[in-house]
Amino acid sequence: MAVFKGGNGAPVTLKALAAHLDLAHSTISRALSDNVHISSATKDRVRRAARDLGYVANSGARLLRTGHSPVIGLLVPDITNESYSSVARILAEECSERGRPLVLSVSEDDPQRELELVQALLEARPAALVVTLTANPKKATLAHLRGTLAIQFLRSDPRVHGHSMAIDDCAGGRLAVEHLADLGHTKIGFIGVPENLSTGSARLRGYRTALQDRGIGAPLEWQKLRPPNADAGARAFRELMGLKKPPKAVFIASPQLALGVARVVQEDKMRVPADVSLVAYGNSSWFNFFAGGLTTVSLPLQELATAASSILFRELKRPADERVAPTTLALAPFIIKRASTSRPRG
Amino acid sequence: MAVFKGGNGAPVTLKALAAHLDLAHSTISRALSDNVHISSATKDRVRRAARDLGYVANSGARLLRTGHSPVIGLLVPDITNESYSSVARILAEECSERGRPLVLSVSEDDPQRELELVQALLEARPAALVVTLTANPKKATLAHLRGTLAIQFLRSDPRVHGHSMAIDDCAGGRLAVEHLADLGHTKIGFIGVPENLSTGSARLRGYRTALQDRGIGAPLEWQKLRPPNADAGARAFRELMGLKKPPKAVFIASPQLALGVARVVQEDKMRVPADVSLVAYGNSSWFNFFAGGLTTVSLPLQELATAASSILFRELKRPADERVAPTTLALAPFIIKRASTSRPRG
DNA sequence: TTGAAAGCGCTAACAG
DNA sequence: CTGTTAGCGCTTTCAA
Repeated sequence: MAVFKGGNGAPVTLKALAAHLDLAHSTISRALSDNVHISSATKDRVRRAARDLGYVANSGARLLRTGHSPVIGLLVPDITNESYSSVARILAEECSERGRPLVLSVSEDDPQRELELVQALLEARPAALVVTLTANPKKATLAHLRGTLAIQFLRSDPRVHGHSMAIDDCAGGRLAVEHLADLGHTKIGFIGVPENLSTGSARLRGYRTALQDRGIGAPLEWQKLRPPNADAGARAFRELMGLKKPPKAVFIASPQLALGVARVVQEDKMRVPADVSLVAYGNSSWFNFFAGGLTTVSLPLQELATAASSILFRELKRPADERVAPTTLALAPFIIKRASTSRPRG
Repeated sequence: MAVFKGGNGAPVTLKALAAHLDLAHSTISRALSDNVHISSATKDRVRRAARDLGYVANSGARLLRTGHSPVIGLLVPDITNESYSSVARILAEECSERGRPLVLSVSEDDPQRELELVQALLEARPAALVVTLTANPKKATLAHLRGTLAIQFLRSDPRVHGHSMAIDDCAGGRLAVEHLADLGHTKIGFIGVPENLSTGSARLRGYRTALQDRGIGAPLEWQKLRPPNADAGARAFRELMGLKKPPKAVFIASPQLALGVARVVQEDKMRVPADVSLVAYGNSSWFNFFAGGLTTVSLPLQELATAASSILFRELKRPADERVAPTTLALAPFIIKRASTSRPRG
C-alpha cells in the first residue's frame, strides 16, 4: 500500500508541501491545478517541490470534495474476446491521454455479478460508463444505469437510456446469406447465439429475411442457437453435419462458436469448402489462416470503438444539463471473401 | 455523472439513511459493513433501506478516511495481446469476487506514458499494482513502484523490488532449437524482440546456448531483433529468406512477429515446412490453424496469471510489516509439435 | 497574488 | 447494542 512519505516520515500531502514552502495549502492546490491567479514563479517552485518530494494527489479527497471523479468505467462480458479487448485498448488510450483512469469490470455474462460490478463502479462516482450488458440484466442494474451517463457498446438494451454504439447485425446476417446464395447455395444452415442477446436475434433475423428474399427455404433444424463458446459451437456443428439432410453451407454468427466449428473441421478432417462452405462472423485473427482463409462478415470494430470514445468525450465536455438526444449508431459490416466458400458441389 | 438522489432530491448518503431510519450514521456504517455489534434486526432494516433508496457508498470518502483503497492497478503494454488480456481476465475475475476494483492502464510500451499512468494509479492509493514495464522505465516510475506493493508479470526488471512472475524464456528458446536440431536442422535462424526487453534477451540466450550445446553454428545475419509488431516481423522474415544462404528453419520468438511472418508466407505462397520449418512462440489461437498447425513454444499463461493473483491476494491478507522475501517464479514453457516443422529437405 | 476557513462522506475511537 | 465526535486531504468561497 502506497503511503507517500517524505524523508522525515510524514506523508506528503498538500499541507506538507505548503509547510515545506511556507505557503498556504490552498496556494499549493491552485498552483498544481495551474490556476490563473498564481504567479508563474510560485507555480515553478511548487511544481519542483512536488516532484522532488514525490507528491501524489489523493484522489479520494478530491472526489469527496468535488462529488465526482474523472473515472471511466468499462463493463464487458469477456476481455479476451477481440471485440471487447479492442474497445478496451482504444478507450484505455483515449483515457490515458486525458488523464482519466479506466476501471475494467468483467461480468462473464452473469447478471448477478454484473449488478455487483455496476454498484462497485458507481462507488467511484464515475464520469461515465461504457457497458455491454448481459442478455437479462437485473432491475437494479438498469436503475443504476439510469442515474449515470452510460454508453452501450455492441449489444444494445432498449431499457437503457443513452447512446448506443452497435453493429447492424441484421445487415451482417443478410450479407452472409446473400454471398452464399450468389454462389448458388440453397441449403444454408445457421449457428448463432440465443435470441435474448440483441446481437443474436438481429443476426438470425438477417439470415431469415435474406433467405426469404431469395426464396430459399430452410428447415428449423438447420438453426442452432447456442451460448457463445467454442464447445457449444463444436457440438452444434456436429449436430448439423449429422443430420439426414445436412446443409451444404453454414453461417456461423459468432467468432467463439466459429472456433469450435474450426476444431471439428480439423479433427474430423472435413474438407472446406468441398464438403461444406463456411461463413464466419467477426474479426478474429485466425480467420485469415483457417483452411486457407475463412470467409467472414467483418465488423468495423475500430471505427465503432473510436466512435464510442469520441461521443463519450464530447458528451463529457458538454454541461450535464444540455445533453443531446441519444445517438444510436449501427455501423454496417462488410464481407471478406476468402477460401472457405465456393459453389455447392457433390 | 452519478449523483444519487432520493425522491426528495437530496443525495443518498449515510447520514441521509440515518435520518430516514432515525439512527446514528455510525450505526448505518457498521450495519452495512456487517459489524458484529449490530443487531441483526437493525442490519436488516438498514440493508433494506439502503437498497430501497439506492444508496451507493462514496469510495472517495472511505479512501480519505482509511488512507488506502481496495483498488488493484494493472499496467500492461498492450491489452489486445493475449498474454496480457488473459492475465487481465483472471485478475478481473479474482478482483470482482473480492469486491476489488481493477484499474487498467495501457502503456503502449511508452516510458513517458508509463510514468504518467503509474502516477495516476497511485492517486487512488491502490492496494497493489501488477505491472509489465517497458524496456527502459523512467527513474521516477521505479521510485514510485518502490513505495508500493508491486508484482511484475512476464517481463522482469531487476530494479523493482517485489515478486516477479515470469516464464523461463531461456528454456523456451532452447526448446525451440532442440526440437529443430532433433529433426536434423543445422541452419536455424532467429527472429525476436530487442535485448533490452528481459524476455527478448532470454529467448535469444536460449537459442544461442542450445545451438552451442549441439555444436551448430549460425551467422549473425540469421538473427533479427525487431520490435514486437507484425510489420517488423514480415520485414525481418523477408530479409532472412532473401539472403544468399538463408536458414532452412526459423524460430520466431514472439507471437506478434509470427503474425507478420505468417502473412509473408501466405502472400508469397511459400510452402511450410517444405521451404522452411517454422517454430513460433506463445499461445495465439491462430497458431492452431496456420499451415495446418504452427509448431510453437507454448506458455503456461493461465497458470502464471493464477499464480500471480494468488500470490497477490495472499500478500494482501498479510500485515504490511511482515511481508516475506520476494518470490521469483519462472514457469517452464513446453513445445507443441504441429505441422510447420519437419526434417530439412531440398 | 495569496491566505484562512469550511466542509464534502465516511470510519473508528470513545462513551454510554 | 447504539450514539457522539473528530478528522482524513482536498477544493473553493470569501477576505485581504
